[in-house]
Amino acid sequence: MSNESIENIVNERSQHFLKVLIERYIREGQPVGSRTLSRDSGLSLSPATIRNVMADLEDAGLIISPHTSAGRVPTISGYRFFVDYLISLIPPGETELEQMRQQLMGDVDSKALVEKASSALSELTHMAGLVMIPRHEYVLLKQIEFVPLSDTRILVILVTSDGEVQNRVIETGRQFSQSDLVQAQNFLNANYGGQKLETMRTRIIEDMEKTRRQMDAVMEQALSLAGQVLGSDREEGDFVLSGQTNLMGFNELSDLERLRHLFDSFAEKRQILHLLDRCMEAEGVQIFIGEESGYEPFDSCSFITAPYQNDDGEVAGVLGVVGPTRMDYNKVIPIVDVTARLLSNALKQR
Amino acid sequence: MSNESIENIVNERSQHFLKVLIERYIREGQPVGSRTLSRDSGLSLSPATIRNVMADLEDAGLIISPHTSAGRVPTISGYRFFVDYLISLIPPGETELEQMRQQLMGDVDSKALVEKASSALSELTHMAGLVMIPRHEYVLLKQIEFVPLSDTRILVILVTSDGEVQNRVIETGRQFSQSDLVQAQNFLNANYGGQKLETMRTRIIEDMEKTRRQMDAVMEQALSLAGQVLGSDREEGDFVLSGQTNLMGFNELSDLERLRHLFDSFAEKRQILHLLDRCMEAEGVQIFIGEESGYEPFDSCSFITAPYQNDDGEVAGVLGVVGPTRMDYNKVIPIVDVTARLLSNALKQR
DNA sequence: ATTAGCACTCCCATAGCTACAGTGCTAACA
DNA sequence: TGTTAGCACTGTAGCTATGGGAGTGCTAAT
Repeated sequence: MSNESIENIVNERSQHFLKVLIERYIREGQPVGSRTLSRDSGLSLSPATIRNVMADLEDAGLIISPHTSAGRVPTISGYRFFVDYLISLIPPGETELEQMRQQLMGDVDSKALVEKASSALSELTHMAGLVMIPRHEYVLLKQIEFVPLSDTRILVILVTSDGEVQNRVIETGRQFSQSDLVQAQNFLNANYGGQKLETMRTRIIEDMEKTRRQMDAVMEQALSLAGQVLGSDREEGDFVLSGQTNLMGFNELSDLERLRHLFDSFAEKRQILHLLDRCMEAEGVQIFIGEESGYEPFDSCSFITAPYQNDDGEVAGVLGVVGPTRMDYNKVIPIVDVTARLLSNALKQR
Repeated sequence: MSNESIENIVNERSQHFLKVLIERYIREGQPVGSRTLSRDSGLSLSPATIRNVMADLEDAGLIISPHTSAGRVPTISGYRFFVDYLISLIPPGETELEQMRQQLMGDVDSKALVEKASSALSELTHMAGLVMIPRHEYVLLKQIEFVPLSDTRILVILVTSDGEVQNRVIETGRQFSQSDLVQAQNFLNANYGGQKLETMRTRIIEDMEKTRRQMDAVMEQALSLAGQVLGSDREEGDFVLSGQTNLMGFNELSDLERLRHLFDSFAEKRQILHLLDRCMEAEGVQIFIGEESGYEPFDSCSFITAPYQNDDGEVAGVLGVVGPTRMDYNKVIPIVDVTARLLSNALKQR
């Protein structure tokens, strides 16, 4: 049953009640009964009437009651409908904005920025903040250095345009003299400096093809080394997590078994990384509610994510927040949105 | 009351009972009563007799009973006495050793080794593993590189003898030409290559003094840059933590409030780092039981730590394990000891 | 010095009970 | 036809009483 059809089945008044119910439930954390809903709704209808409406909403799968004599709580679909059609976003207050700006200013390096952003997210939302380490594929090569470690092992240092340093050890299989390395280094700096690492990889393969005909020894060596470096560029990404202990405060997650499972998934990183990767393409805030994420440990969690850009305006990574499905979407969504913008700006102004 | 005096007060037979009681309690996690102790002790004494002994041990502050009709559990002093005088260490089995050796072999970089060691610790002990990132003060300079970022900002890359790369940005306050930098770089590499970063700092200060008389422009520039780099070398250390979720399984820590406090302390790192720093000087395994650590969040935890050495035999850092005070000291102490040795070896053989 | 016996204490699991909140249904009402 | 009052019903949370069990300390006997 798609959302459109639900929208048709559930009339406008019911939607209003759904909205009030969800907002109340998010605030109080208790199942909402017909009497409270009648009081909160603004309309003057008796609890009995509300009960009929609630029965309809339950039939539509938007709310459910934990047991006979409890009120109702939203289902995943309920939250989804709320977020898609009913939500009234609350932009962050000026004090919060100021706090965030201050944290994300200053000419600190990008690693520090990312950590600041993550802890800002967790502090403002009282949940766990999550920021992906910027992907370096979109970053320009500033300089490349070779440092011999042993006969056949070479330490390669890549300095990128954002002032970050990446280094990796390559196993060459043969010996290179000091001057070989210097020449190769110079050649690469001269020919590939200022290019994206991402495009370098493909260009180097092309150039190796050409070189095979021209047979310049220096070029060939340099290219073969560079090929190895970039070939080993299978970094699968990483992220920074802050305030995970905030999640222990929510009683919907307070089951130790569940919590442990959750924390293990954070530590293992794989699933989170998949999820964040999926959000790279989205152009704005993206929301996964409960099982929508597709990973069982996060069944009772929601993710709010947004991509952020690096200095040349390309998507560099994703940041976001994890919390229980009962989270204050009204406030959290704008916070994530704003943080992504601020982080993008901070990365630009360096 | 010092341990010696306790030792005198509590006679040998009592000590035997203390040992059996603690081992039983560590195994079962339940307060141990006189009847069980009588059965477990090996000696054929009636529960009534044991009760007298237990009363003595309680008077000596070594055990305590949670309430009148429960058995006894060890106090901090009890554990301490056990660890100091009564323990029979159980060396790790061959399979465990093999597993550990395999994990810590291979020419991976030191960061990876540290992570492997940490996760090995947590897996073998079923508690949280803790490995300090090697301190680079004791490490040799292999090469230094200057990369200009903007007019006055320079990226300095230090390649150290262990194949690690450290980089930091310095704000020079004045402009350096490309050739200035190359000259400075060459000068430093020629004069300080192969030295310890730690001793470099002091030597450079001396040399700056001398230079002031000789007034060689290149030397002066180079030294001033190097001075800045090493001056900013206030890295306060870091550590890798694995398997912290293992701690959620112990019911003495299963109180959510306490657990949260604990996890927050892990995330904040400061206290842990202080503690690990304190263990740097110790020559072997060091043990903190309960409040002995001096940090309130770890009141119901114990730490077992051991320093490890880097390639030139100097203490590079500390590793260890955190768990509830009721941990299997018999097994855990040797595991920590062995892991430290294996990590030292792995760092040596590169 | 060791032990049996005994009264005592505290914990814990169980069961029963009540109060409560909220439901669904029915019938009456505008 | 939509709304409402009334009512019987249901599941939960909290309270109390109760009995069994484990273990203690003390005393007196061996």
